[in-house]
Parts: sequence; structure tokens; C-alpha cells
Amino acid sequence: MVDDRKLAVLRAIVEDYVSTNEPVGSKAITERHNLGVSPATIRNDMAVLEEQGYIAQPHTSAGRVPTDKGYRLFVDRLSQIKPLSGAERRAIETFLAGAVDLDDVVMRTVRLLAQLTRQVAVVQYPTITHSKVRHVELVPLTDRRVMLVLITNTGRVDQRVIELPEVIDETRIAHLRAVLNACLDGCGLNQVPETVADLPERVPAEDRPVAATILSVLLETLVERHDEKIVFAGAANLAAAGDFTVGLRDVLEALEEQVVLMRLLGETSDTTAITVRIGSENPYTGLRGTSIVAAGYGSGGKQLARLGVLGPTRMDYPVTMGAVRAVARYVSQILAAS
Amino acid sequence: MVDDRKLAVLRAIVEDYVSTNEPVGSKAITERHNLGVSPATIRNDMAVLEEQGYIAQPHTSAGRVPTDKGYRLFVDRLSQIKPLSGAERRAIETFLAGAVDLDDVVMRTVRLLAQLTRQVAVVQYPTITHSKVRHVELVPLTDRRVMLVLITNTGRVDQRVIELPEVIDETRIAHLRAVLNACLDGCGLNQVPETVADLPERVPAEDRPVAATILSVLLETLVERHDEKIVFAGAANLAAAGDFTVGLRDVLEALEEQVVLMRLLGETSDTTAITVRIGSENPYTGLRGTSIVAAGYGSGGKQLARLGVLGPTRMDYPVTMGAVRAVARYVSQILAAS
DNA sequence: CTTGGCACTCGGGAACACAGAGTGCCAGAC
DNA sequence: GTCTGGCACTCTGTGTTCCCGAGTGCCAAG
Repeated sequence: MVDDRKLAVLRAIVEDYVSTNEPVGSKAITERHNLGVSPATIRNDMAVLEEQGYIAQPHTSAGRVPTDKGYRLFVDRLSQIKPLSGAERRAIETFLAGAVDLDDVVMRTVRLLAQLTRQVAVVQYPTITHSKVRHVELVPLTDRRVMLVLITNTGRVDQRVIELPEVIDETRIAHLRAVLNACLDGCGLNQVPETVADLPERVPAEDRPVAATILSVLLETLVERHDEKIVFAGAANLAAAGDFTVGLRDVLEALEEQVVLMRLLGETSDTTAITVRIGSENPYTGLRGTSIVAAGYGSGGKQLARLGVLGPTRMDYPVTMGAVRAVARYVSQILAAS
Repeated sequence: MVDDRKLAVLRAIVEDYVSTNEPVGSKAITERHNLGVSPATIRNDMAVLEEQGYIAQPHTSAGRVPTDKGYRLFVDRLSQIKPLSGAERRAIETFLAGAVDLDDVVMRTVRLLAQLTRQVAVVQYPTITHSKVRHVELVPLTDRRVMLVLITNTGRVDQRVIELPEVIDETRIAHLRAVLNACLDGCGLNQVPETVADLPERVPAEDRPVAATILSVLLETLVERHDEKIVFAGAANLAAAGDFTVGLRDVLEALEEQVVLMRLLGETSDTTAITVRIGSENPYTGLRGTSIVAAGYGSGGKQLARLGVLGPTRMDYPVTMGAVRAVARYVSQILAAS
């Protein structure tokens, strides 16, 4: 039922609608794409496409507009991801290479992506789950307080102040630190709980209460950091687009809800491939009318987290997907190198 | 020329306009505030106020609207900061008390302020300048790399990976760490440069190149962190307000420009008092139509940074100022306690 | 299966009138 | 001198009507 020409018509509708932001009619198609047939023929095809649910008309007798289902077909079968230009690639590379630490990498990435796609960019901090302990540090602050600093191989640093149950001097702290590091060095974060389970037995009896306190804070830190931070940038692009029939407000609200964002980016968990979620495919009702293009990134084959952009359903998918893919790759490189 | 009744009229106009979002006419004033005079009298007063530039009419024969100058007079002489309710105070207190680290404090503060004022909240991270070194840590990563961790008394932690000019073993690192801490413990961050100036002479000759490298990174960190981070929240409130004749986009852009934000919050530097900048008083052209209410906060009398909210010129100044002041105080308390 | 022709349907813009809110001004009252 | 009621005037915003044009669906012929 859906032959090649009908697909070509659908493609034409998507492309024209994306570029003009106006419903596209049969005549416009014959003019801009030479399919070698007359408007009447196109109309017949469009009638079929509409019946199938790929396109719709905003009002009787206006041009056609792709539906979410239409965009879906377009993304899946009718478009090719458009690679970036050489200049763009170089710009990305040099921009990201200037980053000094993890925070900076994430910050630069999100801004870059926003600028590149002229959309709202979203970047999840690398998940701690797959990373490894590089070093644990105990810093005495006062005689009843130490600061626990946890450094992972992704360059991430978490710190926590701990109130100790008793006064303890520096040499004992130093000993605890040594034991902790001996245990945990190189340990995957998700294995930390098992690894430290028997640790209290490996310190002098007098130190056990302190060790227990420290461990409980350490474990708590791991759990808490598990709900990861997400940052976004480029909200101004939303306002500029001018689309969003209604609900720029809803979109902004969603962006500030870490949990919602997380679900949007993260549900398709472990793939590094590009995933696209279009309009109503999207679980959150406030985000009808918006699509999400996301990809995983991470160092050394292991996926750490996801990044992507959020924009109106009416977006240029090939270009956007190209940008997201490229940025994901470069960030992965940068993280692997550092 | 501007007698008491005229001021009362101005106050009435500001209050009514803020609450109704519609130009207010002479009749409305006599109805809602009993000034004991007739509409005609009010009209005469309004004519004078308009001539002086305190109010304006959007079109001939519509009601009056306060000008920026009118709001200014209102804020300076006609309004009193409105304290929060007891319930609100308690809510603030418990919400902020739950914070686990500096990042968390800042994050909670900005969200709290946004929710409380239903406006965009902006919080500057505590300036490093006035804080002191609590601990410097050198963590060996590989034999040519160490991580420098700088912990300050505000709970802030900065870290940097350093590539060393030569291979160096752990005992030498430990020695360097000890020297560094001996030098710097308790040292004000702004005094660090002088303090470490002669430090290379206090280590064995063989360690001097390494020490120099580390110091240069340390100083660099101080400089870089000096341009402080700013976070905001509540952008959705902007869209909800529906005001902003034109330029929600401009506002969003400004919010993402750290530099602009910094100037908005920070120009009135060292006072802990509440400062209000109204519409055109504001240096940035994209922010005509928006006002900023800001206050300094910090631990123990020393001001560390600023926080505030940004909203339409047509905002409820007394309430907003009350909220900003309260939040600034509580954050200061929290920081002082930790 | 494609094409040209044709009647039909809406949306959106222009022209217009109208009600209502608010003003400015003036002459008279306190 | 200050306040007040009255009155004419000036706008904006809204609702109505009308018309144009783009685009469609259908049909009959190639």
C-alpha cells in the first residue's frame, strides 16, 4: 500500500514542513521536488498517507503536516544522519579539548550541543556505577570531624564531612585511610558494598566504631550520587523557535525536574546508538510536541551516561542526529584520554 | 509638589497594577482605597504624577501604569519589606538544613527561592576570595600524575589533575604535601600567592621542578575559580507570568550568560543590604522590563556572595524583598554552622 | 494509474461599527 | 485655593461581515 512514491511524498512533506514551518500542499511538492507527476497524483497519495496516519491537515483545506507517526517513519527509513562539516568537527574538538575537569567537560559539552543544534541540550553526568575508585582520602578537619573524599577514574570527586563518634588522632586516621585504599583501589563502585563488608574486622578493635561510621557515609554517598545530576543549556532556543502551540512553560518545568529529564534521556539504557523519541511517544504529557534525540557516551567502550537535545517535533532530524552523534563521540574521546 | 496624597495615589497605582496587571484608572482607585476624595481629584493628582514621570499611560485614555521611576520611589519610600510568615520561615529552615554539602546548599537555595517568590532565582557560589585553606591534598594517580585537591573552610572542594615533569615516588609526594599544608593551613586564599612564593626553597633541590609545577597549577586554580559560578532556577515562572511585552528570549539568554548575571547581582559589591534594580536602571538592554532584587549572604559577618531573584518590573517588591532577605539570612546561618 | 478540471471549504485578513473605560477640562461649591 | 460633578472626547478591543486564496476531493477522460 505504501509504495516508493508515497514514501517520497512523505519525505518531501517532512522536509518542506521542517524548513518552512507551513503546511505543505500538493502543488508545492511538485514544484520543489520533481517527482515527475502532477499535483492531482500527489493528492491521491496524500489521501492514502493521511488515512494511514502519517500526515494530517490542521484544518480542512490546508496543506498537510507530518504526524508523530510520519516523523517516525521518516527517521527510521527515509533519512540518513547527516555528518557534520569538517569545520564543525574541528570546532567541537578544540572547544572540548580546552576543558580542565569533569565539571568543565560537561558544561562545555552542553553549551556546545545547544549552540550546534540551536535547541535545548541536555547532558547527564557520567554514571558513577561503572566507574572505579581511584583514591579515597580522609582529611582531618577537627578532632571529631574528617572529610571523606572519593575520587573516581572518571575524574569525579565527591566529598562529605563526617562527624565521628569519638575523638581520634591523625595516625589512626592515616591507618584507616591506608586500609580503605588497600581495599578499594581500582574497585568498581558497584562492588564497593561487598568489598568493604568485612573491612571493620581488619582494623584494630578500638577503631571499629569510627570505621563503621565512615563506611556508612561512604555507602550513603554512593547511593545518593547514583541519582545522577543532569544539566541543560539553551533554553533561549526554545523561545526563539516560536513553535510550541502551547506549553513553553511545561517544557521549562520538565527541564528543571531532574527526574523527568532522567527518564527522557535514560530509559533506553545501555545502547550507544542514537535514540529518537518523537512527540507523543514520550511518556511525559507536558512534552507533547517535543522530540528528544539522545545518545550514550562514555570512555573506552563502556557507556557512562547519556546526552541529547530536546526540541520541537518539527526539527531537522538528520542534522540534529548528526550533531548529537558527533558530540557524543568527541566527549567519549576526551573522557577516555583524561 | 508631591504631597502626601499624591504619594498615596502612586502607592495605590503600584499596588493595584501589580495585583491586577491592568492599567489602573481614577475610579478604580477611589473604589479600592478610600482616600476620601473623588475620582476627579485623583485625576488631577495623576496628571501631576505623570508630568513628573512617575506614571504613564500605555495609550491615550487608558489607566495609568507605574514607570521605572515610579517603582523606584515606591520601593524607596512607600513600601516596607514584608516579613515571611512563621510557616514559611520554618519551611525554609528545615529545607536548607537538609543539605549535605556546598553544592547541595546552593542547589536547594536556588530552588527554594524560585518557589518562594515564583520568580527566577539566581545564586552565586560563595566567593573563594574570602575563604581560607583548610587542607591541600596531593593524590598520586600514576607515577607522572597527581591530583591536587584544595579544600576550603566553606566546604568547597576544587580539584585538578597535574602532569608532572618527572617520575616521582609517593614518599616525595607525601613530603611535598606536608610542606604545602604546613605553609597554607588556615591561609586566606587571597594570600596564597605571597605565602607560597618562597616555598620552592623549602623543599629539596631535586623536588623543585615538581613543586613549581604544582604551585603554578594551584595558583591557576585560584584565579580560574575567581570568576565564580552562578546557578539559576525557576525559568518556568517566567513563561507563567506571561508578561514580558517582548523578549522572554532575551531574558533566557541573559540567564545563560554567566557574565551578565554576575554583573547584575554583583555590581553593588560589598553590602549585605537588599538592593533592587528596576527595569531600565539595569545595564543590560535585553533586560528592560525586568527587575532584580538581590542581597549578599555569607558566613560570620563576612560577605561571601550574592543571591537574588529576577522578575518582571511589575512584581510585588515588598514580598519579594522579604523572601530574598529571609533566604539570605538562613543560608548565611547554614554556612556559618557547617 | 495518471491527469486536468471544477466545485467546495475553510482560515485569515481588511473594513467597519460599537461599546466601554478613562481622560481632560470647566464651571461651580466649600 | 482646593475639591467635585458633569460632559465631551479619544482611544482600544471586540465582534461582525465579507472576501480572497490556497488547497482539497471527486470525477471523467486520457
